[in-house]
Amino acid sequence: MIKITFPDGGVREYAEGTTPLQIAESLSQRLAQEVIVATVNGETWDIQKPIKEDASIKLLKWDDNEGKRTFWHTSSHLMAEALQELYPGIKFGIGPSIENGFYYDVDSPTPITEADLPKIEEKMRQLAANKSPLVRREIPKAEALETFTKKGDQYKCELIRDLEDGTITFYTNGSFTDLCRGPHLPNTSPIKAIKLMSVAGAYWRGDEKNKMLTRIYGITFPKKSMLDEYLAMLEEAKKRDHRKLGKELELFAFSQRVGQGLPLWLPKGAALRERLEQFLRAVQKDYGYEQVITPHIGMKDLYVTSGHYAKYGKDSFQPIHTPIEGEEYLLKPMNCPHHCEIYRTKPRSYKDLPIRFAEFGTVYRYEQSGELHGLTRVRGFTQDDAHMFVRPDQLLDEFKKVIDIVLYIFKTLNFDNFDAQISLRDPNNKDKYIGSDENWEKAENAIMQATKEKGLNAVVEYGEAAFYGPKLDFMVRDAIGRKWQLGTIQVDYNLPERFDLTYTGADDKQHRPIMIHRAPFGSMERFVAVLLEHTAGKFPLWLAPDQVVVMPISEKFNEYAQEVVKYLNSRDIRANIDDRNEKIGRKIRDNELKRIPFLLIVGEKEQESGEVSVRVQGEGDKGTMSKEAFADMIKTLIEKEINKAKEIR
RNA sequence: GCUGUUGUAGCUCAGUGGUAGAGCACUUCCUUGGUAAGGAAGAGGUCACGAGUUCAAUCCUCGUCAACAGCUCCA
Repeated sequence: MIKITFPDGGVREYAEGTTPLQIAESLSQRLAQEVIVATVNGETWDIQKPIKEDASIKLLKWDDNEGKRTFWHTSSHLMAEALQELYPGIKFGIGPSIENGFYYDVDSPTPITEADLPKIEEKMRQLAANKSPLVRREIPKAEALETFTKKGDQYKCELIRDLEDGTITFYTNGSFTDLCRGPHLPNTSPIKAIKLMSVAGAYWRGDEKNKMLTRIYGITFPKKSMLDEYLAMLEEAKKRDHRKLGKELELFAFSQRVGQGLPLWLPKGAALRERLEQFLRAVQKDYGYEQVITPHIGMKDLYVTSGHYAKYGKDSFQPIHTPIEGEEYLLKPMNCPHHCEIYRTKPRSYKDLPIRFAEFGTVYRYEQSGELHGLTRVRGFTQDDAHMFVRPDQLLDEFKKVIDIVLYIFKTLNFDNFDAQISLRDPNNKDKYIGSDENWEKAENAIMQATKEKGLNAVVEYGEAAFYGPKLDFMVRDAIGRKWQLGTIQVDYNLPERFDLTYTGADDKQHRPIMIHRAPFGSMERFVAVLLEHTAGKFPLWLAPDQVVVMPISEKFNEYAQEVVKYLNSRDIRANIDDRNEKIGRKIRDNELKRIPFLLIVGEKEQESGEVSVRVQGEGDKGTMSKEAFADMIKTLIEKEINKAKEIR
C-alpha cells in the first residue's frame, strides 16, 4: 500500500501502482470525468501513470492552468496526427501549448494555407472521435535517434541529439509518435470543439538564420459552447483595436507618402496627447524635474561615444550628410546623450544632485518593417523621457520615487492589470552588454531592492536588459492579450563613464554620478494606443477630446444651444454644438458612437427654464438641471478623476 | 528583415479579360422632429504604383510600395 496526501492535508491509502484516475474515481465519478492531469510530488503526471510510492497529489481539471495546458498539448499531437495523414512526408518541429491554445511547426512538402485549415480540423474531429489512447513509452536515446533518422525527420533528430543520454519519452496517438515529455490526456475523446486559427511562418528554433517552418495555430475546448464564447470574445476585442478606434475617433492616421511607421496626429489626437503631457509635466514639476529641449539630430560621434552607434548604427536611419565633406549627423534615436551633454555644461557639486532633466523628446528608430504595428511600434515617436544624475547614496530613493510616479499615473488612468518585470542581463551572453560586472551587479541590486521595498510583485526576466543597464519595466496587455512595455526605469553606470560626467564631492574629489533613465508612459504613441484599447475609446472625462455635445431639438433652439456651449467653454469645458438638420434620435446615436461623455438636449422646455437635459454616455437620460449645476458637476467629476491617486504622491 | 494573406469611393465591402457597384459618410432640397439611424435627389474612383502578356488588364504574370497575422528584433 502507498499513502497519498491530498492538497487539503487528507491522507488515504491505495494499492501500489494506483493511477491518479483511479484515485479520482475513488473520490467521485464527476471528478473522474473532469480530471485532466495530476501533479505527483510537484511533478506533472499522466492520470493513467501508476504511482509507486507515497506521494502528495493534486488532481487538475480544465479550470487549472496545467489542465488547459495538457488539454492543448494533446490537441497539438492530435493535429499532428491529422497533418501526417493528410500530408504524407510532412516533418515536424515542435508543438507546444501556449497561452490560448497550441501550435505545431511543420515542414510540409506541399504548402499549407488558411484554406486548408477546415480540412485539417475535420480530420482532427474524426481522429478525436476514435478515442485513440496516448501511449507513453520510454526508449533509449540511440534507438530513438535511429527511428527518426529512418523517418527522415531531421528536426526531431536535432532535438534528440541535444537531449541528455539515457531514455527518452515518447507518446503515440494513432499513427503519430512524438518525442515528448508529457503529460497528456489519456485519450483524444475529450477534445470536442476544434478551431484552427491561422498559419504563419516561424524560424526553426526561433533563429532568424534557420529555415522558416509553417506554424499552425489552433485552440480546442471540451465543449462547443466554450469555443463559441472564446470566438465571441475575440470579436469583441477586435472592436477595441486602437488602429480601428484611432481612425473612427479621428485621433491619428498614417500616410504612405509620409512614410511607414510615422504617425500623423490629427487635431483630436494631438489634443489628447497634449493633455497627457501636461498632466505628467505637472507631476514631474512636483518631483523636482526640470524641462529641457534638445534638437532632433546629433553628430554621429555623439552616438559613437554613447555606444549606441556600435550597437544599433547598422539597423538605423542612415547618417544625414551635410555640404561639408565627411560631416555626418544622425536622427536622434534616444535623448540620453543630449542630456548628458546638458549635464556637462557646467561643473556640478554633490549638493546639486539629484539633477533631473525631462523632455518630451521625439526620436527616430528604423524598426524592421514587419514589426510596425499601429501606434504601439512606430519609427518616429515621442518619449516622455527624463534622466536623473544621482549620487550613489541617492540611487535607491530616487528609483523609488520614479516607481511612485509610474504607479500614480497607472492608478489615475485605471491601469489595474500590469505586470512589473525586472529585466536583467542574459548571464550566458554577457558580451552583448557594455560595462563592468561590478557596476552591473550594483545596478541590478538597486532595482531589486527598490522593487522589493515598494512591495511590487515583479517577475525577473533574464536577457531583457538594455545593453547599458538593467531595467524595471511595466507591461500591460492590449485588447487581444498581446503584452506591451509601457513604463520603464533603468539604472545606468555606463553613460556617465562614457561621457566622463563628474561631480565634486564633499571630499573635494571628482566622482561619477549614476544615471537613471525613465519614461512612465514609455512613449506617447504606445501609451495612447494602450489607453484606447483599455477604455475602448471611452476616455476618462478629463482626457476626452470632446466632453460635451449640445444638441438642439430643432433649428429654433440653435441659438440657445450656442449660448450653453459658450457658457461651458467659459468654464473650460470642451463643448460643441450638433446643429445638423437631423432628428434628436439621430444626433444621440451619432454622438454616442463618437463616445462623447455627456450629451445635452435642449428644446422648448429647456430654453424657457434655462436648463439642459443631460444624457450620460452609455447610460441614457439623466433628467434636467441648470447649466451652472451641470458645469459644476463636470468640474467635480474631473477633479475626482485627476486626484484619485493623489495619496501615492 | 523573413513566411503567408490582402490592397476597388472618406469608411465598410461586393464584382468583372471589353475602362465599375452597394450601404454608410458627403452636398442640395423637403421635413422642424423630444432621448440610438425621417425622406428625396446629387456628387464622388487612373480599381495602391510600375512593367509585361493580350486586339483589349481593375481582373492574368512579374516587380515595387503599403496594410494585416505570426516569427525575429526592440536603445
